[in-house]
Amino acid sequence: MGIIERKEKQREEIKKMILEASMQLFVKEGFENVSIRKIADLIEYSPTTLYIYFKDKNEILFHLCEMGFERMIAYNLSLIQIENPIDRLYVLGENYINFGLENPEYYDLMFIQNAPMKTVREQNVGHWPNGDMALETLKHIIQECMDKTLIPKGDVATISMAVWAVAHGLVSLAIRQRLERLVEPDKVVQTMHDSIRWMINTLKKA
Amino acid sequence: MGIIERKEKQREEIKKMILEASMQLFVKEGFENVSIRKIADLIEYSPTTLYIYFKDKNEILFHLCEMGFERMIAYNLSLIQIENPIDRLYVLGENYINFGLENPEYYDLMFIQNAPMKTVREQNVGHWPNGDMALETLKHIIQECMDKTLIPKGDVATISMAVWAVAHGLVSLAIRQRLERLVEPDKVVQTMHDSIRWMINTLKKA
DNA sequence: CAAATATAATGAACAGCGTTAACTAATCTA
DNA sequence: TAGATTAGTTAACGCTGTTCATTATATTTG
Repeated sequence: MGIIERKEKQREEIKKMILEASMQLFVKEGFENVSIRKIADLIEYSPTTLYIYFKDKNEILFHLCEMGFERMIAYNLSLIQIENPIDRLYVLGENYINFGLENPEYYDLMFIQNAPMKTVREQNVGHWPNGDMALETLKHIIQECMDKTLIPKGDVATISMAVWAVAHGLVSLAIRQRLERLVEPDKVVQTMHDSIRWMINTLKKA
Repeated sequence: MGIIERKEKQREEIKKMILEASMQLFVKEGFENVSIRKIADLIEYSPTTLYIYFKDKNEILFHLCEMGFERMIAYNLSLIQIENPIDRLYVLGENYINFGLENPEYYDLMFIQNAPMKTVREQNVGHWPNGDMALETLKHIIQECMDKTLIPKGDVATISMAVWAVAHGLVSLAIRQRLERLVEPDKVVQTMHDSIRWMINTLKKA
């Protein structure tokens, strides 16, 4: 019976409408201005309707978060062309910082806010496809660097964690305006790039 | 005239009452449960009264943030006894992670939330005594390490930023439950410590 | 085809939030 | 003692996420 199929399709379409309206609000007015009521207003439904299609606000934010990861993946499309894994690591770091600075709202949702992880945890076995994939990419590059003895051997998880931590530390401190206390405001971005490069340089020489 | 002096003292005492009630709520029920109304309830005043003593909620959070820094300073009292600056750096890193994991709510306020920085920016020339002091400590240690050629020479701000970024990255990813995607949950804390040690080791060898 | 059922959508409400304006009560000054 | 200053309160505004009971609209069954 094609009727229930069509119904399912309609459901998916309304879900899409809701998410697109959320994203529109999100990019235009920022994370704090995404409210159930404003989304409902935009698509001209009542606020209660959203709860027919999503469990709660966290679930909507989770999907916005996934969109953020897709956006981030777009930043890294050129990576595959780079043969030398350590060069790939440099570019990955640069891209990470650029993505964070250019999309602070998305970055916030993806790596700082609690809300999306609440949904991840509630889901079956905590499925977080895009998030996990990004981490695998990093681990893979580190592993390749070690295999080709471009960096000293060591525990991949430990080193990956440290590298991710530098990048995330820089971006999250920057978008929360903490780095301006360390260097003059107009030098923050430059110093961030210097930092991540210095980090990988150091790693290479060690 | 001692009368206006006594008034000032009373004002200060009520301010203290408000902050202590806030802190009590903060440590017992967490950041999200600190509301103007709950604080007012606790000290048996009306919510509007708080606005006589503080400009807004951000200003209260700023003071809680300062209390957090004092707590953090207590973690580092033993540092002055350590002669070798690189050993001091190791311990500073360990302390930073321990502080963050043991006081996630304070850490959040100090380094993640926007609210306290809003007050800092509104204040005259953005005074943030405790925050700035902590950063000076770090820069000073790095400088000392370079002076004694324990680590390669370089730009102090750049290196300080990188070191802070690793530490902050680890703690903030941990308290936002992102590290569980990289290593098994029960290994997160151990790997964090490994990471920061590995980072300083690498820096030493470079 | 009509009655019963399932689904979609809504209005009203709950309980909370930060904040402000207008007002009362208490205290200090002239 | 009258007037001015200060402390504190009540009531309200405009938000927030979320739920319950109700209506309207399809779809399925007798």
